[in-house]
Amino acid sequence: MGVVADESGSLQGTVAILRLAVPVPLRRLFDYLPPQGLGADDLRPGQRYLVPFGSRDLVAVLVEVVAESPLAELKPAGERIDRQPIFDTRSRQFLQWAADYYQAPVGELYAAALPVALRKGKPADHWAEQWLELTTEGKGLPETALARAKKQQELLQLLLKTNRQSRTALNARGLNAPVCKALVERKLARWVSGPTAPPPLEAVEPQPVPQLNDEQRQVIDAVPASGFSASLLEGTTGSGKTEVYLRLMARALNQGNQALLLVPEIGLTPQTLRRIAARFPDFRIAALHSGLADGERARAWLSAASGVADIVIGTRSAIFTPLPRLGVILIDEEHDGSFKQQDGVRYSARDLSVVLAKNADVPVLLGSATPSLESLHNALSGRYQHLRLRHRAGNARPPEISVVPTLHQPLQEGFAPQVLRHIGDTLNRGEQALVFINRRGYAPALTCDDCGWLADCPHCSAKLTLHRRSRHLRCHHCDYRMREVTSCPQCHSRNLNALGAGTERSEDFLTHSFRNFPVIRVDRDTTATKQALDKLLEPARNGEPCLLLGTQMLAKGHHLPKVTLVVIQDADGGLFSADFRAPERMGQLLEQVAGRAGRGDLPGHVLVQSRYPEHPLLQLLLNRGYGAFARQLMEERKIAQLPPMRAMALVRAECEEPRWAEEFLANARNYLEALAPSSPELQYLGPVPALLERKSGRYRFYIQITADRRGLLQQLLTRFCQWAEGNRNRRLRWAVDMDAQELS
DNA sequence: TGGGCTAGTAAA
DNA sequence: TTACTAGCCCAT
Repeated sequence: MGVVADESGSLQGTVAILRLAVPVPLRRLFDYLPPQGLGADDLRPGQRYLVPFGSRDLVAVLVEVVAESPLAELKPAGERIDRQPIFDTRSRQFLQWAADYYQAPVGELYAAALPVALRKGKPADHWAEQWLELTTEGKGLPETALARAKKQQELLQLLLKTNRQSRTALNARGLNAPVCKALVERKLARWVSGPTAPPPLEAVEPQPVPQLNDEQRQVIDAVPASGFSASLLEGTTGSGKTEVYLRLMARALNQGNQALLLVPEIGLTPQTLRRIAARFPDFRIAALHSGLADGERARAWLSAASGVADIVIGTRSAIFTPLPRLGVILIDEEHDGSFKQQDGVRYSARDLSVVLAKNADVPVLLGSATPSLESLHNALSGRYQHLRLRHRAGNARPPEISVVPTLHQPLQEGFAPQVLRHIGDTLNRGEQALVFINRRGYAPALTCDDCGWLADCPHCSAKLTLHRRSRHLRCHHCDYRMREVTSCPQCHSRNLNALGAGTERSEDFLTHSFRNFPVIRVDRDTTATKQALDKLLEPARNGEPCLLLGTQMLAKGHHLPKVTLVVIQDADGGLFSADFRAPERMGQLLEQVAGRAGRGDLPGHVLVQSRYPEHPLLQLLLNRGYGAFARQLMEERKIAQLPPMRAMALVRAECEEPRWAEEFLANARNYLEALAPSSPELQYLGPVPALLERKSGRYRFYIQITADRRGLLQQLLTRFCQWAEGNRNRRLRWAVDMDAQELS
């Protein structure tokens, strides 16, 4: 062991040192000697190694092989896990770029990129697959051969078209062992061992390809077929954005490339997958989402990384999957907050998608009916190509929107009489109504009418929500829960009062008011699994008259042609928040919910309840639509010098002892201002308490830094991280949140 | 005197 | 982050 030096004292050319990304929160790489018995030729960046780290063994990724190390004593790495690298050069560069940009430890980014099973060190060949491929003899046969054996002919035709098929995919198509065996025995095909195949999806009938309208065709033609380009597709709900995605995917697939589709967490439903599988029956689809078991996820990831999967559909973290044949990136509902990771490495998959497209020299399309101000700014300033779909596809017309003032009205459980009348009329006509309430549970607060006691969360600066179905009081921020109380814990009075209404309470009321129709409640409490949501919505898809009631889950992407009335129970939430992004989010949500109305042949109607019907932002949104609303917000951001006009980062700190967090940030600000004093180009705010000041027992503060150049902000934060790493209190957690989305 | 706790620090 | 060590208190 040890570094071998020649007589002149310089290192011999044959010495190799491994520089590895180790999954620890330290912003550097670690050097090791090669494992026993491995020479320089065996070492390839992108492989995983099991390395001794302190007293533990960790799974690390080889980033580079170097000739010397600044350290005199190095430990040898343990076992080499992969012979073939599982990260290609491009994805390693991409991960390094992301680590630099988000000020994150590169080892943590590699860990975030890997599915759990691979992170734990399971060898990739554990999921090696048997593939059936044609022999020379088999390849020479015409499609019409084997006409007397139907199943065998089907198999032959499939193999002629696709070269080879995995055992699991064949089984999923009903081409099972005896059929394959028959071809193998005739020496027309043979089994070979090969890379992992994606887990098979549920079989679906291939669907005919719909006609494009002129607008859609123009959009597709405007996206270059190859080379880097970034485009924003601003398309009204129901205007056929998905069809544009499918066509762009098809184009990449036909060029022999892979297509990556990122969707919000809530959007990756079995319905979405079925639609894509039905369109591309001959391509291999890998779906990456949180609902998968560890093994399935590893299979999907490996099939993408080895280039076997043609289509990769995934949520946020799928952006880090290596894709050797990447040809196009599509981001659906690009405004959705779930593309930004809120803890750990706080990356934005949407923003990274543009960087990845640039690195891979491929087109990226960001689509939304309600684009984020960030993307809209990029489009209006010419950084992105701005594409639009203004018309609803088919016969669907835009819905009619009216505001229902709720002040000085005899409300019943939060609903104005005319709203209830409209719901009744809709159901009686045999149509469906959708009621949107962005609040789970029965009531958002429980109070004592005698002594004023209020059910607070003991760990957060928040009230407990009453969940009457499960007889609990719950904190929606830390998941603290206690039994429902029937008398006041303070004065023992039984005069407890549930204030406000959530989905459970409205469900009770609406079920009672419209006895002849089913009321379907859709929120996180009724849809523990993705399948549950699909199942719950089934009666609605069948077209029976029913009343749908739920949280923002209902706002996203469901195509329910029989919904003709949408009620937004309370539109005021976003108008007066301290978070400067609250109005943007409110506008997006309202537009998306309203977009559920009138997607079929029947005209749609939207009723928006508000205490402030004259509020200028609300008026703008309702009268002139999200586009005009967003452009107005952009003007306000310009005046306030806020994103997207300027780059912004937060330095966050949280601690059980509020004084320490505040003090740490005060010191941080002093340090930063000594490096770069505030100026018109660079501004500091804080430390200020986070909007939810106390969460899970910790007090939270932040400093907000805005700059007119990203580079300046980044340089500054790199220095800050070096300072903070050597300057910390064990009880205090700190983090840099580049391009922060939430001030909570 | 040793167990148990905390603060500090190293990790290649 | 984890895991270890040194130093300290305090009960035995």
